[in-house]
Amino acid sequence: MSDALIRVLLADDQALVRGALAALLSLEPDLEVVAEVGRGDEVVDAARRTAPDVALLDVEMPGADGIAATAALAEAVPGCRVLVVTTFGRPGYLRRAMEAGASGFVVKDTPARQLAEAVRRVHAGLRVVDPSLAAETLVAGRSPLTARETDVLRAARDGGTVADLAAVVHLSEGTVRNHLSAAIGKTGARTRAEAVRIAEQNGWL
Amino acid sequence: MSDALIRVLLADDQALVRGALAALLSLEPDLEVVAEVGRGDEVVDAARRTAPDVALLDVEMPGADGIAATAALAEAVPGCRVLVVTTFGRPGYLRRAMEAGASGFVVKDTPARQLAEAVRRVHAGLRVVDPSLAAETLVAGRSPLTARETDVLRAARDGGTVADLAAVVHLSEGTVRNHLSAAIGKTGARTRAEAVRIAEQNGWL
DNA sequence: CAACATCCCTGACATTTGTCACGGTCGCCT
DNA sequence: AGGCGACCGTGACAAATGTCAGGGATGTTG
Repeated sequence: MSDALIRVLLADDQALVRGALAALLSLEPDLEVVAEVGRGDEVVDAARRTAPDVALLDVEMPGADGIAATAALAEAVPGCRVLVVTTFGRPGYLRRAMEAGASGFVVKDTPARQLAEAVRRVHAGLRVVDPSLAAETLVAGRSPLTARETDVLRAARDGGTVADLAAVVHLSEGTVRNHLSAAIGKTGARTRAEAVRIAEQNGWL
Repeated sequence: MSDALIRVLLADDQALVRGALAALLSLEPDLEVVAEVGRGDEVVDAARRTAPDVALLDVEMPGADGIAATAALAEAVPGCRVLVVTTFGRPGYLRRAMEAGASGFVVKDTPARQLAEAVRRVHAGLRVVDPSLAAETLVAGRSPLTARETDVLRAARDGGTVADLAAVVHLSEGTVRNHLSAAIGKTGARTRAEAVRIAEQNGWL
């Protein structure tokens, strides 16, 4: 049992990166890539079919993001541990990933040789977390934004006018302005656009 | 001469992706990764030292972006062909990369097995361009923004107020508003933030 | 139940923003 | 020289934005 191959599922929307990661992991004699998917909503199906030991999930994916896929996978295939990989070291991502049931969190800045080791640790039941990112997460704290404020701010990302946002979120125009004002205050920003940027950097959207 | 290994230089700021790409290319018997760098301003030095046949450059990099690195490399090491790889299929990126002297342009959505083939084609003197992206580039055309409009819009990315922008760009507040207004009109946007988003999506910043 | 927090909305206000018309400078091309 | 376009600035105006002080509805907690 201890000398069995570790079965790995790979999820990343960029085909080139996905294939490259597969090549990288296949160099390790004790790892075996048993599935590759490019969308978040294909993770659970593939995991059911291939019964992987570890799932390597990117956060930015179409269909369902890595956080949602983590939660779904933890419920549907509890025997499969999750290692989340992401481009951006947003503090909120780490927190939400761990709360969703992930066992590890790695940013794409980490040296390539450490990835296989991270997979092994996760498979062994250990937790793998980027230390500097963990520190950031503690100081950043959880999102101060309320649910509606998050909705409104998320809708404001593409730069529409207040009337547009109101139509999207199904709220009054004045209410939208109030939520925006609150979000601006809580983020310490001085403009709607700045509030969006700050919230995005912290992974609050 | 024809059976010699193709020497490849790899430039990507994400260490994990860089290492994974190296693993992927090393699977090919006729390719050899001779250098890996994580910053745009290290490309020329590494190329001088290792004399690669093909340089694989990411666009998003600290130090100097892939476009600037392409131009510098084309001048300093003319024997080395450049294949640009990027996450975002911004039309302007493709145009500027080709104008800077790149021989190929690939987005990270392309299947992994095609990368090695792209490297071989570039090495053989052919041009490699994502077809759908090439079409987009034709319809999008070159940036309609004037130099100052680009400056102002670039400064507006982090969401500051007009006074902030004026301080950064060293212009009058009214002039900044004029440039913003012009940029909004040219991009077809209805808000400053939307103009920023559109310009960014087209690679005009 | 009462206190509390969150959400939604209203209306009004000062500020900021986007637009327009105008004049002036500079460099480039015919 | 003259015309052209890009650049900088001014001033003024309507519209959008951000802020504030309220009120009502709901759910939670002591």
